[in-house]
Amino acid sequence: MPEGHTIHRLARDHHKWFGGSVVSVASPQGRFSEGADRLDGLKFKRATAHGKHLFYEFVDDGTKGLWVHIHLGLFGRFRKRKLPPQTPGQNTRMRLMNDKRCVDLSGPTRCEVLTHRGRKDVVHRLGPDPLLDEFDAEHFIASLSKRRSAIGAILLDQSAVAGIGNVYRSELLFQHRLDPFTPANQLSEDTLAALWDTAVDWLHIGVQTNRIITRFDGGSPRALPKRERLMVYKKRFCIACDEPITVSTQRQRTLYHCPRCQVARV
DNA sequence: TTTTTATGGTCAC
DNA sequence: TGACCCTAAAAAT
Repeated sequence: MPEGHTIHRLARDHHKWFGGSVVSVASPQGRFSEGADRLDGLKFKRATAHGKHLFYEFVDDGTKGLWVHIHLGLFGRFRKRKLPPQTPGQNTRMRLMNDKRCVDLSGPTRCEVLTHRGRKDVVHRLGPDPLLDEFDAEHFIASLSKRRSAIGAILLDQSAVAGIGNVYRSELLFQHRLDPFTPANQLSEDTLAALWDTAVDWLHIGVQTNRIITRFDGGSPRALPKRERLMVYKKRFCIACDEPITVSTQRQRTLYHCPRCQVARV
């Protein structure tokens, strides 16, 4: 589930459900007890997202800031619970609740309390986020023009672009018929700009629909059957030329690409 | 029933 | 490069 669109959607939903309200925070699992004890009963100010990082700001009397930082990693997941909720399961890291809503978080890579400074440190390590900086293609282009690593590797590097994950990577490369192993600095500004624009479009659609969709045959994206929402990720044959899709590993993640359509180019 | 896989990331060597 | 963290569901047996 979690690429950037998921996190931004969570921020949007959680802000709507909890923003401005007094919340109860608990850690049934115990691994976030310290944070939960500190936040329980405070006012939830807002939820924001940057790349794959979710942040909650709480109202606090000090000046250092009071934030929760959540990173879902590969397994992290939020589940909505109806009120009144049942006793949480053993793996519930955090339960967040007010008088109208309840969500349970399980399996995150990170769930921690941070100060303003701590949050800034996290965000500072991230590159531009197509969902936050959509008009900042320049920044992305300038950064990638300097990098010699393969474009397929760079798309997963959160310090280059924040929010793109393994599915969007393969799909973006296919959309632009790029060989994943082309060094980024060999790509033209036009190509990089086109990549960025596609990322902006797709991620917005992802937030809107709460799913990854990269294939559109007219009509509303949501109408497409699940199997037809992607072009190359986990496909066996190329939708354009019928050639078998190559499955490989790049930056420790499974990469799907068409060896015939995706050729190196500028 | 067991094993593998997954839309992620960090750290040590 | 590999070990490891975390959870759940799909796939293999």
